[in-house]
Amino acid sequence: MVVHILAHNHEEILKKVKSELPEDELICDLADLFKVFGDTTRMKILYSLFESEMCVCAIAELLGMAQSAISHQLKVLKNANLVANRREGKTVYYFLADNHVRTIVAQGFDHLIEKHQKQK
Amino acid sequence: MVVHILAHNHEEILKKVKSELPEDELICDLADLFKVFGDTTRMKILYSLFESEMCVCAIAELLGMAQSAISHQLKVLKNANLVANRREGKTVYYFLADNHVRTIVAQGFDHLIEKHQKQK
DNA sequence: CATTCATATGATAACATATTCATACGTATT
DNA sequence: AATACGTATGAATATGTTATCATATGAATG
Repeated sequence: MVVHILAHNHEEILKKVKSELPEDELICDLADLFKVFGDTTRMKILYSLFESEMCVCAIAELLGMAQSAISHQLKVLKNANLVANRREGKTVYYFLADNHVRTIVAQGFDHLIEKHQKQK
Repeated sequence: MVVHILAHNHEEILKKVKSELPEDELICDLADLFKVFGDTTRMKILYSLFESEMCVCAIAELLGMAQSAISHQLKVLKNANLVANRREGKTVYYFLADNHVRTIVAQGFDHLIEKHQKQK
């Protein structure tokens, strides 16, 4: 008598993986963090701040965008704790909040490079 | 005679930062890569694959979503070289393409933790 | 205290994205 | 070759996101 193995019994894998999966909230927070890196304008802002702190209107000029757009994006970056700011008179200077930003971007960069090399 | 400094002369900063900014294409590619991490469903899939390779329908069952939705997202992950797959009969198994994925996610995780601790 | 400059914010419109449904494709089995 | 199963894909819808405009806020200055 032949014992038929069910084509798709995932029970064991599912049980194992399910037990190791982090809470939904953590996963959402992570996704939300990466979402912040996932926009060209914000990435440009971050790269700019790699070089130097900058005021809002300088960034706007650099990227050729409206000051308002930059302000909105800086708010997003600030909410994610990626940048911080300081006021000096009328001017507000933004700068990187910590070095994680560089590390995360650098990791992404490495991945791109590797991907690129594989495709040769 | 008092020399007035123009309130907002960014020329020097702009020149410096501009010269250091990577090409638009690189920045776009980077943003596009992080965009892939920036979705809860995809992040759940990645976390699942941390544990074990899985077939499409197992992931669908695990996440309680339609098989089609998972297929679509797996395609996005594959296009970004974050996952790869192998066929075994009718079944297609997906797995992490390399360890960058873990590293990138871990960096994001670290940032979240630090942010959380600062808020205490 | 009215004005100017720098920044922030709210509303809106244009665009992008994710999920589902329906269905097609590919593989194995009878 | 007909069927069943697992996966992929296209279209459509619902939902999010981004940039801009208009305008408000906040700080310095005459």
